[in-house]
Amino acid sequence: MGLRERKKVQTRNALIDAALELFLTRGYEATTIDQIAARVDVSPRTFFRYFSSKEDVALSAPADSQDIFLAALAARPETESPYTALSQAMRTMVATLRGKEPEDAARFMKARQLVEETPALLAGQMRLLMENEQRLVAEVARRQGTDSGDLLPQFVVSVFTGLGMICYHSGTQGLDVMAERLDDVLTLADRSLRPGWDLATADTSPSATD
Amino acid sequence: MGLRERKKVQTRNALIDAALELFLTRGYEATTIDQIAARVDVSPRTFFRYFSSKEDVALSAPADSQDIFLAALAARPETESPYTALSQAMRTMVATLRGKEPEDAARFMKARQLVEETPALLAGQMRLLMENEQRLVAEVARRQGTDSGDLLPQFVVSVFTGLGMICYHSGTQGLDVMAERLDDVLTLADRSLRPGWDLATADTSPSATD
DNA sequence: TAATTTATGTCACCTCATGACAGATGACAA
DNA sequence: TTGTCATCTGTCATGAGGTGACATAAATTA
Repeated sequence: MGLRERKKVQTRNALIDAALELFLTRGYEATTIDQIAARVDVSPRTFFRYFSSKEDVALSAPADSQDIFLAALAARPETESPYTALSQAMRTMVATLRGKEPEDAARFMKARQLVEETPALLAGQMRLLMENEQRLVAEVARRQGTDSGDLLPQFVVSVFTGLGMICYHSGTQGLDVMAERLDDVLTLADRSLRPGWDLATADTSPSATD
Repeated sequence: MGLRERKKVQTRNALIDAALELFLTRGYEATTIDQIAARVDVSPRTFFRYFSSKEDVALSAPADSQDIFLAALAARPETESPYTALSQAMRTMVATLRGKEPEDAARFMKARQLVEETPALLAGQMRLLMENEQRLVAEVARRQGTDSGDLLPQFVVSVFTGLGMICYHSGTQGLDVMAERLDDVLTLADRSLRPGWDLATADTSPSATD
């Protein structure tokens, strides 16, 4: 890895840290790009060469965690049912986060806290989730052997996304708490959902029951 | 109702219609406030006296539909279980929308289509949803007789929000399709969820099973 | 060292959004 | 009808977010 690339990573991390620091102390809206850039000693223009927007820098850590989740899901064995694969991937994500450098973990926690207290960022994070949602639906449909346009995969992903949101919401208090909460939520889900609910059955068309 | 108020309503609707029209033809980002204001023959400054932002005007119709839902939920009898109340309120909302003036319905549909094809607005709509989420959780907790911080009400609302998203997603093709989709989704939910899943039981604390 | 690539800074520009103030217009009472 | 008052509106000025163009400085490669 050359000097050039190392410097880029360094600048990028410095921008993220400076931004999170300012956002958390002065507030997200009250902080300007100029202030962030000034703290890292780069021009404001350079900021936008690293991040496409103010929101982008704030959500870079959450976006990373999403990527981790996607990767974990892809690594789950084909034999697992959709919901099992999703929830195991979630556990893997939390574990991966906990295994990271303290520096990275701190960034993640700061971003979590910031997002929680900033409605605009909460919305942005939801957008990130929704952008992945279609990929998730496609993956679930593949595992179920059904079509992506079918209702069931959408339903499964939708339920799971909801679970993820609840965990994420509790992540403010640290990754340990988040891991516990994940267990609780999954337990609750097991108790609420019928066995095999996430698997396609012979009669997929709804019309007979009512 | 005086002339002044009538004019205000008129201007407001004109701004919404002009905005939706331009957004749908030229795209959301490509359309400027100046263009919207010019089409209605008001100053750009006046636009911001009716709407707090560009997003606000685009999401005014969705925001209205949310209000309808909240009102419908409040009107549900106390005896209904949380999930039943939520889903019936949803049905009421769709029915209310279908019963509106064609002009209003058209606005709603245009907004739906616009939101669907504009990621930034998708995020905004999610924000609207999340703003209500806490109220929903509180309402469900009240009906369950549990605490608002408890996991179950959050879970119920989360699942339901997911269902709502699926319906909403299909609302692009018209309110009739959306009503059908709602039925399908609720049927699927009934098939997937255990009876009484949305009611608090004696043993709420998870620890025994695993 | 010379040539090439690439990151950065500077400058200009546009759009979104807000505050301040003056003028126009509807509301209302005499 | 007229005068007063409240309110809506337009104009102006300002600041922040975001982008394109171009020159410069630095790192890579030969």
